[in-house]
Amino acid sequence: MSGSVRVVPPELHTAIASRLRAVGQRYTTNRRTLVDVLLGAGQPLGIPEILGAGERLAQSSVYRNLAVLEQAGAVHRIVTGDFARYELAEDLTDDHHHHLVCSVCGDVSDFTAPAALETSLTKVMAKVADETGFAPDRHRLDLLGTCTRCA
Amino acid sequence: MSGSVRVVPPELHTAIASRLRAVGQRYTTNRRTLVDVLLGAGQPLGIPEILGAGERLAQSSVYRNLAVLEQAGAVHRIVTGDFARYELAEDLTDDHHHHLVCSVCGDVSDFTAPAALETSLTKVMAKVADETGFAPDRHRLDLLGTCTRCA
DNA sequence: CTCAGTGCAAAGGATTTGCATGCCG
DNA sequence: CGGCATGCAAATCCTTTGCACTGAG
Repeated sequence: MSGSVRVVPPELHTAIASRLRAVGQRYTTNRRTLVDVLLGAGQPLGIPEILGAGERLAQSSVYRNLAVLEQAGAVHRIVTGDFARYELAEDLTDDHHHHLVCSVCGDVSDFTAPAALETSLTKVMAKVADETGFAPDRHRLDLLGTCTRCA
Repeated sequence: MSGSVRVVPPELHTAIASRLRAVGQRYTTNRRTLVDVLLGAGQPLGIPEILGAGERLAQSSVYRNLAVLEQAGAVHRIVTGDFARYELAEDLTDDHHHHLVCSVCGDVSDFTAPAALETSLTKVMAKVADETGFAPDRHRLDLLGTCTRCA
């Protein structure tokens, strides 16, 4: 839906392979397939959608491989409603963004926030770290509401 | 932990009763008990914690009533890790805040963001609504990282 | 040959639901 | 009285795990 620019796949695969190696994991065919499916979607996908992508993947392997990919920092797991959704880690796609979560159908789509807001957020993270001792890695900003279809 | 000021319980209960009525639900004893437990916690609670609050509540009723309360907009459901946590809707407690989510232990605590940031967020919501057609109700900002205990 | 990855089926755990009972309106 | 809320137990649903098999190094 967003048609945004993304990193060229070759580079992407290399980057992922390297992250996997860093946690002692291989970049297998199934894992590459998963990455391709997620890349092609341009939107966070749930397991049913991934399985339905016509790629002959075993459900258990999908779960297992997504866990491995997440641990390697290659994908992010988004839990919002009844089940989890997955998307490529944004630092891999050079596409930092946030989520529009529909409270009605549970659908999740992406949107990009103004740079100024991101800057403020970064400052807030530093401030919080300083004041509370909590060590923030990243932030997550979601807008909850009603999507066009469910309006 | 935050010791922040909250709305006086009497008012709170009235407000909740009214929201429940708006969706055709009653404010029963169990529901009131749930609200009290959440109010007393000052932090999002999971079902085990709610059940352990020494209030003799049936697990199924807790789930059912939290669902009702959420539908009435009296509590918010926070899904982050393996299970959900609940807290009073912030517009009831006049205590708009955000979450510090520990990636290690899953614990969730609250923090308040600078007013300037909230203002920016509100503007962004308006902008998104205008540009995408998505109708945002509220925003959710979480900082993910490592809490003091897990550091 | 060895060890990690895969698939299938069964297990697990949080959450939901069916049904009989109790209580409020 | 009548209908909704409650509790208990059984059922569901997403997710994880056990185990035997396959494939890459």
